[in-house]
Amino acid sequence: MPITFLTFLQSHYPIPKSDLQIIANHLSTRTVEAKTILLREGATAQEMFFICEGILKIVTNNEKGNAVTQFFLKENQFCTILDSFENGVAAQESIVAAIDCELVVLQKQKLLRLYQQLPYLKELIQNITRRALLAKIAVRNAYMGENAASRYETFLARQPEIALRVPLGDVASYLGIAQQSLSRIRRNVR
Amino acid sequence: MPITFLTFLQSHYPIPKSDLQIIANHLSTRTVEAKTILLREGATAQEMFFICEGILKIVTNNEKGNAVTQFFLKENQFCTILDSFENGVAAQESIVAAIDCELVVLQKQKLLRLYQQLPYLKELIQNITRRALLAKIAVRNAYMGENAASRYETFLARQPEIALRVPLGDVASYLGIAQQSLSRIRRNVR
DNA sequence: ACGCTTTTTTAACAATTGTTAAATACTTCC
DNA sequence: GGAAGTATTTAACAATTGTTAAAAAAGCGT
Repeated sequence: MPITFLTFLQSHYPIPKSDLQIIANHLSTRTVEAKTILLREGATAQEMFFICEGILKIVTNNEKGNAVTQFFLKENQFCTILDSFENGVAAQESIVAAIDCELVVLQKQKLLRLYQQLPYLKELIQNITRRALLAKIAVRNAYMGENAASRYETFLARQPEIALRVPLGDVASYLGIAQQSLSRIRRNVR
Repeated sequence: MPITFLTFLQSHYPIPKSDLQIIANHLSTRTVEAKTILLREGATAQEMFFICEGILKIVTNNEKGNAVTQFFLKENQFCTILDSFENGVAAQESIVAAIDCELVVLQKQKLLRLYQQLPYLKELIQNITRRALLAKIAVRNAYMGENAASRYETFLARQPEIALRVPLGDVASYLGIAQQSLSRIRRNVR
């Protein structure tokens, strides 16, 4: 499983062969099934995940107490609560497996040691993470200007790998639509 | 006007007095009135703004061609299109003055030179920028789970300095509501 | 294959929001 | 102070979405 991770890194940056083993030594792996809570809101993130297989979701409770799915993360993406992981504060969001997942786990302490040994990794991972974040925001913002039906169409067109693999309830939560309404919208699309 | 900026920086980090003049030498200022376009979608961001007075908005056109206000930035906040500014690519969003503004302008070339002279500034500014971004995302995400009326209430409660100062149409665009609907919602609140 | 659980679909009705069009209020500039 | 432009409000009606409740379908373990 770590091989997926190393291959991914190599596709972004030419990593010396001799470094690969060092990196591998700082990784662990974890297989979880759908609905597993990987980080609970209020706790402090001590790990960063890399998704080899599956989909994770980031969930919050808003002012009204409704659970809102903020983002989905899929294969070859990193996932953590950045603010909590970097600044050691309590996370305001939870990380939950939307479907069964195979993950590479980067523990904070190990990752920091790894960054010291291979400083280029720090910039590399942080860059990847930040870019992914910016991309997600852009998408999210675009939804605001659309009605429920368009939001679903857009989501389906842009991220079918996610839209078609997670439970409908999760999609509804992500798009800010009641599950029943989304079901109806879907019927009228065909 | 640059004094506002320097004071702001000092409140985040103890800046040696001798450095203040160096920083000041790399700044310029600009006063613009409402609706001025500071960066047009498609262009490349060459400047970062610091808002001394006023409110800027970041605007996009989504798939359906509707203009959507993504974020507002107010006094003591930085504003640029990060992806474009840092990676030299075309911006997908425009920066527009929502009301009259007084700005400190950080030109990319000058800023890079400044970073070389005072390396701590780079981390400082990037940290501030990134945190602000994370905070904005959290708010934005929370809206997804609420209906139009709650979104307005939440926005009003959390950011009255913005909600009460920009035109209603901008608020409506930001919250993803038709202006007429927002007007009606507002009437029913009182 | 059966029962149990979870997910998805339906339906009727209520509530919210969008749309169109027009009136009113507010600014700004001469 | 009045004209011209901009911003906000109203209203009636249409369309969309939420809500409640129940049925159907799909997945899971034994």
